[in-house]
Amino acid sequence: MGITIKEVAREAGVSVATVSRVINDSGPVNEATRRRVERAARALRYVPHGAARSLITSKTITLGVLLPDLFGEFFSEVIRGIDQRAQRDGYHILVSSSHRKKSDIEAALQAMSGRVDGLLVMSPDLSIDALQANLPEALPVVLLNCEVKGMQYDTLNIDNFGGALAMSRHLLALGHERIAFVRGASGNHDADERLRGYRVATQEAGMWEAALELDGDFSQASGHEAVRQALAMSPRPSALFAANDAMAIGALSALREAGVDVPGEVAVTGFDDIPISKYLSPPLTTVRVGISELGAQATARLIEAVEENGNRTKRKETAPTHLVVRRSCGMHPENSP
Amino acid sequence: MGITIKEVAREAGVSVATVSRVINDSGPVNEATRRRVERAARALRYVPHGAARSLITSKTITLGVLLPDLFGEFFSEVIRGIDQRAQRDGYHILVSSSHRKKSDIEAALQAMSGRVDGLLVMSPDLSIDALQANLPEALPVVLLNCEVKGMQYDTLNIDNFGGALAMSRHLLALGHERIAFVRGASGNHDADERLRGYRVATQEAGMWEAALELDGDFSQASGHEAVRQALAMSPRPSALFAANDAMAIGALSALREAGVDVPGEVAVTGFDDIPISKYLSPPLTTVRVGISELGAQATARLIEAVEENGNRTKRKETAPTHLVVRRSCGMHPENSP
DNA sequence: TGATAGGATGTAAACGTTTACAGTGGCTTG
DNA sequence: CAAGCCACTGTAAACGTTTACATCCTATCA
Repeated sequence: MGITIKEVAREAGVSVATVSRVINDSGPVNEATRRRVERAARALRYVPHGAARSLITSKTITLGVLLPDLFGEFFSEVIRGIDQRAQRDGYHILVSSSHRKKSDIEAALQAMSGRVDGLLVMSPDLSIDALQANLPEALPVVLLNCEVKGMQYDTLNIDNFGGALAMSRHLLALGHERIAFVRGASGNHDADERLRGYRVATQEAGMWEAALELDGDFSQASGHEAVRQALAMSPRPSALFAANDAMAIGALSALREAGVDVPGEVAVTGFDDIPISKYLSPPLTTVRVGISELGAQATARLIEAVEENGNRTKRKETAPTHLVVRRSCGMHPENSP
Repeated sequence: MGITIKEVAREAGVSVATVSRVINDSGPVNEATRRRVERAARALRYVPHGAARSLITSKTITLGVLLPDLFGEFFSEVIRGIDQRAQRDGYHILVSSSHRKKSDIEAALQAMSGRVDGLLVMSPDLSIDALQANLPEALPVVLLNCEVKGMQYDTLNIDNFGGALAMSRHLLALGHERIAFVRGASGNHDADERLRGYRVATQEAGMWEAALELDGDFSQASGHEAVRQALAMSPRPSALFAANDAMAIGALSALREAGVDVPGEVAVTGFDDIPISKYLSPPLTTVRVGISELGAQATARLIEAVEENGNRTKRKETAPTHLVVRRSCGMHPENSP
C-alpha cells in the first residue's frame, strides 16, 4: 500500500541499496547522491516498512511488557518509567495487561513471541513456571517484582521487607506495643515480604501476636473492613500498619466514621507513598517506593540484555525503599530522622 | 534463530504450504496430515515469525496508542479498557506515552508508522495538526478526548460540558450562591469544556462572577493553593467545584488545615470519580466518567475501522457522565436524584 | 468406461528490506 | 605506466511467511 524503497530509488535515480545506505547511514555514499535520495524520500513521504526490516535484521526494536491486573497509580507509574527509558533508546513497548490466570499469561506469551526483542514480566501473583514452558529460550527476560527461584533470570525487586521492617520499628520506637497489620492480597509476593518485615520487627521486640494480623487484599474496601475488626479487639491496637496506601486510606475513612481520632487514638501508616498520601488528613506516614524508577531500571537492564547478546551473568537487584514520616503516625515530621 | 515453518514441514513430512494451511486453518487438509503437522509444530515449539507474516499479509494485528503525559488513575484505567478490548479481538497494543511537545508526537508517529494497523490518539493538550502531516493518510485513526475540528477523524469525547453543567446546577439547587471553580490545566480540552459547563450554569442562574474562577492545573497542589485564595475572598464562597478529583483532594486537605468544616462551611465537589473519592472524608461528591469503558469503546471503533477498510463515515461520539452525590456537597446521599 | 469434479498437496512467486559481493572509475604509488 | 587502493554504486540473495496455481488422485456420474 505504502511507498517502498524501490519507488524512492527510482525517483532518486539510484539503486535500492543506495537508498538503504542513506536511510540507515551505513556504508559510504556521495554527498550529492545522499541529498538527492533524502529529497526523494521526503517528497514521497517514505517510511520504511517495519516488518520487512524486522524480517531481515531479526530485530523488532520492541520490548514486550507483561503486567498483572493492576489498579491505580502503581500501574501508571511503572509504565511511565518503562516507556520513557525505552523511548530513550529507540525501543517501542508492546504491553499486555490484566492477566490473572495462568492461561492468560500463556496466551499473551505466545502472542508476543516473535514480535519482541525482550520481555519485561511483572507478575507478583504467579510463579514463573509458566514462563519457562512458553518462552523461546533465547529471549532476554527481566522479572520485575516476581518471586525468584534460581539465578536463571534477571530480577528486580522492591525492598518490601526492608521497608516494612523500618516502618514497624518506627512505630515501636514511638512506643506502640500493639501494632495491627493489614495484610496484602494472599499469594502476592509483595504482600508476603511486607508481612515478613512486620513479623520480624514485632517478634524481635516481643510484641508479635497472631490476632493482630488482619486480612486484606490491597483494596480500599479491605482496609475499611479491617478497621472494623481492629476496633472490636480489646485491648484495642494503638497503631495500624496497612500493607499499602490504598488500604490505609480505607482504614482512615472507617476510623473517621467510627469517630476515632488519628493519630490521637490510633496511629495509621501505609506503604507505597502514592501521590495523594500527602494530601490525606492526616497526611499519611508511609514507605516510599520509586515506582517509575523501578520500571526504568528494569527496562535499562532489559535493553542491556538485548543488545549485548552474549551470555551475561544474571543479576538479582533490590530497589531501596525509605520511610516518609508525616502526621498519621503521631510523630511530628520535623522530628523525623 | 527460531524454528521456521520449513523445519516443521520437514519434521511432518509435508510441504510448507500444508503447514501454513494447518496453522491458519485455511484451505482443506486431510485429518491425519493435520494431526501430524500439529504434533510436529508442538514438538518443535514452533511459533510463526510475526514480521514475516506481517510482510506478506500487510497486517500487524497491532494497534498504536499515543498518550500524553498522564498521571494517576486516569492513565491506568484508559489503558486497561483499551488493552482488554484489543485482546478480545486478538490485537496487540503498542503504547507510547509521555508526550508534551509537538516534536515528541511527531517522532512517536514516525516510529509507529508501519508497525500498526491503526492508531488511537489521546492528546487533550495538543491540536491535531501535527497528526495530519505525519500520518500515512491510509491509516485508520480514532481520536480520544481531543478537540475536534472537522469530520475527518473518528472521535470520542467525554461529556465534560454536561457533567460540569449538572454538577453546577446541583450546587445551585442546594442553595449555593457563590460557587468557586478551580480550573484545569490551561489549553486542555477537558478543562475548557468543564469550565464552560460551570459558566453556562452559573450565568443562567445569574450567579457568575469572574473572581470566582481560580487557577489550577489538575494537580493536588494546585487545588491546595486555590483554597488559600478562596478563603481570602470576602464574602467567602460557600461551595468549591474543582475541575477534577485530584484538585478536590488538595482543596479538602487545605480546608482541613485551615480548620474549615466541609461541608458545613464550604461544600467541595470534584470531577472524575476516581476510586479513592469514596473514601475521603467527607466522601466526595463528583462526576463519574467511565474511563476504562471510554478506552474500550474507542478501541472497538478503531478495530472496526481497521477491519472494514472501506471508507466508513466518520463519527463523533460523546460518552455520558453522571453525577454521584456523596457527603462533601452537604446533601445526604439518600436524597440524591 | 471415460469424463469430471473436487479434495489434498506441492511449487514457486511475492512481500520490502538489508547486505555480501562485485563492479566501476579516479587517484596514488612504485 | 602498471598496480593497487579507495570511494562509490549496483546486483542479487536472503529473511519466513502466504497464496495463486498446478498437479495428482479418487470417487462419482452418465
